[in-house]
Amino acid sequence: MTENLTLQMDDYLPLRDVVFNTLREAILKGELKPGERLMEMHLANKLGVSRTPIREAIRMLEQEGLAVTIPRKGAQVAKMTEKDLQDVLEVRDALDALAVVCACNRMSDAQFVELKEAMKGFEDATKTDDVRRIVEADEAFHDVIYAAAANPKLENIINSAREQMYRYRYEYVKNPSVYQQLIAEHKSIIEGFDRRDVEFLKDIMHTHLSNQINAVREVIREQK
Amino acid sequence: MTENLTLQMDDYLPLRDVVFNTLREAILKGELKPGERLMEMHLANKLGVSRTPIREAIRMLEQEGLAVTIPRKGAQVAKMTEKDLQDVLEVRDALDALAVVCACNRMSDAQFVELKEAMKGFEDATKTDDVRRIVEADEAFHDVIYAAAANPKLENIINSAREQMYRYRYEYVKNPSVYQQLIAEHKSIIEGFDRRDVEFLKDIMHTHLSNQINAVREVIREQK
DNA sequence: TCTTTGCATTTTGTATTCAATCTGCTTTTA
DNA sequence: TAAAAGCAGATTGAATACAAAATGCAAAGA
Repeated sequence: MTENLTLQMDDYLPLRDVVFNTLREAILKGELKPGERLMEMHLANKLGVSRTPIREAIRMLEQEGLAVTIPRKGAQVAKMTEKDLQDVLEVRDALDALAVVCACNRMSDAQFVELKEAMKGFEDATKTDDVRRIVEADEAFHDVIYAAAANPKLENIINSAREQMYRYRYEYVKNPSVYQQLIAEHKSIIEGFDRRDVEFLKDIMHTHLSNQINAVREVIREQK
Repeated sequence: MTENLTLQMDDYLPLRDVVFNTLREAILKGELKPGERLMEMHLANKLGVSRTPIREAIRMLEQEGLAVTIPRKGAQVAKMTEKDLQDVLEVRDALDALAVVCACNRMSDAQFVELKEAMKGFEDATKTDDVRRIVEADEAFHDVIYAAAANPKLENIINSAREQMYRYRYEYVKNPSVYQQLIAEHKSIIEGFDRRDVEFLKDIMHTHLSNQINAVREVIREQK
């Protein structure tokens, strides 16, 4: 349920954007669960704004694939079927392959240093029990690669694909037995960039992604 | 059972969606040009609705990448730089490759027939001077392939990428000298599906797409 | 018992209103 | 003259008001 949704007022950011970010975060963190209704009045009261910015935020969530609205019935947090997840992963697989190829050709020395630091940050994070921190460290690692690909359109599209599955991924990351494997894969990725070995990189990224699918599949199955 | 449940479904489509479709079409057809301001009052008067559905439609266009809004200054039709176009094409190249691989594995016999018919439809269209019809026939041909890929998420993402460049593509298609080449390429694609030759298909799709880039690049250059 | 109907309530769709901000122009002032 | 200040109109941001549709439930009818 929607117990403690609060707005953080970044001054001068239109309310619709503040609301959008708030709802987006809530959906990704699982505070708003798939299938949960997004009732305008309810959200407006909760967030202390009128319905107008709520409605605009919902339109944005809709286009991002995080919400679905049925005309005259209202919006709800998007549910994903197993098929949907498979579809998204298929797309991410292709896009990650592209990203890694681009990044391999375009990564600067500074960015390579950044990547190694992000790798270290992830390793440190796994030593804590803070799942949120671990997830964020993993995202940060991949963000460096996407940034190095120097293709903002690609980055956008990958992010939207990532978003759609992240709320199902928490469960996967909660299991500490996978940390060592993740660390090893990240290390391989760094090695691949060091050698500028595109084929190796595409391969390891594919493995890296595939490992998540079964875990996430479990979560989705439980959803029923 | 009652028979005509869907009498005038358009009456049931919320105005925001009608406005969204209208503006989207106008942008893709070039009636609203890149950089042109989208003023709420102006559009509201023009379309005979209030500002509310206009604002919601603009939020949707924004997420689709067709409009850009600066807070407190308003929205405008998104401009694309040469770099943006290159970036989108890079992404489409990867996604089309994926689509063609999926389609190759999953295409039904009925869909293959459909593809051949779409091919014929395109060939016929090129015999007219109706650029709009030619463009639509080309899109229809590719739609069959995307549908055969049986991955709605992929289809969505490809469509959004296509949209972003279509308004720059009209100029390319206006030049009749490219028709024969397009027809030949479409024939090759059909041949590839017939042989189920994935590598050949990926290659021809890449060529098919690359041919567009220089023409579109010209158009963008003129935009300045 | 199982529909059907009517009605009150909730919720969404759209318009309108009011407030804040931006823009361009004119006036002031150093 | 050039920069700053001030002001009016235009435009966006957000709240409120009103209309239309969906929902749930209880009573009526078969």
